[in-house]
Amino acid sequence: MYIEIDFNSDEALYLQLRNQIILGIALDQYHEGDALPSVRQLADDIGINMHTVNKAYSVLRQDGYVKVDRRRGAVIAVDVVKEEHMQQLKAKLRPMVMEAVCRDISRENLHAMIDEIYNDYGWLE
Amino acid sequence: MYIEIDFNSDEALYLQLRNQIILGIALDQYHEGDALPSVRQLADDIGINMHTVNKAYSVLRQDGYVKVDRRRGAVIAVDVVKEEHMQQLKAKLRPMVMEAVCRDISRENLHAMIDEIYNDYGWLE
Amino acid sequence: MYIEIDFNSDEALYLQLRNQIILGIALDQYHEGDALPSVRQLADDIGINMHTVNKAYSVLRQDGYVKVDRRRGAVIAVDVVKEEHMQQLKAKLRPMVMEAVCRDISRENLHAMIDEIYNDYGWLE
Amino acid sequence: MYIEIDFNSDEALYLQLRNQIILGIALDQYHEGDALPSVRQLADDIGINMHTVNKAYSVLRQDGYVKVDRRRGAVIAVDVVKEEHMQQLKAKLRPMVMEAVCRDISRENLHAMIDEIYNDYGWLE
DNA sequence: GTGGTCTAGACCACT
DNA sequence: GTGGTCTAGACCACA
Repeated sequence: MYIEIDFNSDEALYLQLRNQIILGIALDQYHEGDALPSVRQLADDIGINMHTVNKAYSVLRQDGYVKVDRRRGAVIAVDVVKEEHMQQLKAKLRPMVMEAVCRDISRENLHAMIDEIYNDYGWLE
Repeated sequence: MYIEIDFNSDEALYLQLRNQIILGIALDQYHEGDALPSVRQLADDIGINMHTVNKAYSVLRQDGYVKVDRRRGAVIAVDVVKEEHMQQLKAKLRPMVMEAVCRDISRENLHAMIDEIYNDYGWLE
Repeated sequence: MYIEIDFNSDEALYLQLRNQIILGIALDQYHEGDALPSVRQLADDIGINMHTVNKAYSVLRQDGYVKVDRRRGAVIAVDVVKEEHMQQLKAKLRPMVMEAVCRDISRENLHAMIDEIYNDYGWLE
Repeated sequence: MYIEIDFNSDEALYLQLRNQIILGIALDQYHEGDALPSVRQLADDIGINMHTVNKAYSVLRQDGYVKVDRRRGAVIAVDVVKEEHMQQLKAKLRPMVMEAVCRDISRENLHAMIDEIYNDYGWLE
């Protein structure tokens, strides 16, 4: 379990944690059905408060990345309701496209940036 | 001046305002050198606090979209320091790509979504 | 013995178990004097902790649905102290009526919903 | 604003608060668009912690009874998506019907109990 | 041992 | 002044 938190970042800790776990799922380090560590254990491991971890888990649950199994705690369970999530993603993408347009960053540049990110993780072949 | 603010959104008002103004620049509704409305007037128009408008203008200045002129107030002045901004944009894009990968939304889908956004504003061809 | 437990529900497992057993009594699957399975066996069958089954049985005893027999374990024995239970039921019903009123769900609708539930089990005529 | 909390109840404080506010809406004491008190003020008024009030407000938001206006805080705004809520209500009602059946409380009795509750608030003519 | 609930106090972003 | 976030510590219900 390699979670890296930047305490100097202006991004909320629970959001960093959320994103790190999503990264872990994307990288196939956590698999469907795996149980996440208990809030106390993970909090100790990364040196933050239990409640902050709890909040991250809650958000992940609301966003459809984990389910709570009352026996095993938080368990990876990714919803795949494509259409709904694609609209959300598009909504998040929109302001970035606007920034790009303002800066004269072309559509091709944006495509290339996405490909670069894929490449960073070796996902382009 | 068509600014739409969603008071029920979980996005901060000043960020919504910032993004709306960036949208306006991208849509060529505001041009280089145009003066934005005064803080007080815009606040009254939208029905939000002066401080909130002020904060939005400050952020726009820090992000290099406007300059503050003693006499004319905030004036559109977009920096074009491409490389630096591209890195920022890529950093913002990364967590979205992760979410997409988790949801089995393909790279091609992401490209298509960006194209769709361009298309929404008639920028393709 | 068909007990269905939803491990992802936000309802406590022991309460789900309690309700399932009460459902069984209502459906006449368990009759006055029948012995429930042993704590250990039921726990294994459902895949939950022994303590959880124990708790469910305790609550059923307190609520007057089973008695505990030294030799036979938990035995169905339904109290019929109508008036007291009716007050409890009414107390539980009250917040639901409030929710219904807020949602503009009429009194007739509530009656109909209860009838529907009776109908689901073929109890109407 | 008359909120009554029972500190000896085994019901969670935030749920009691939630239900009291729903009661207030049902009783037409709070109207669509009214702003609820700030979490700090209400917490002081009823002598509980700010975070507990916050949790109650969060649940009310998730359940579609209030919306958060970033200017005015929590505002009464009742969703009226009848069908969905009717299913939820029916699901909550089901175990109560089962208890009634076990106790030999008739369908007519249940109807009468609901009418009694309506009557308690003078809603039956 | 685990999560859920509650309390308390603090800082900061936002309005 | 308000809510959002984070920390900390405690108790209890649950498993």
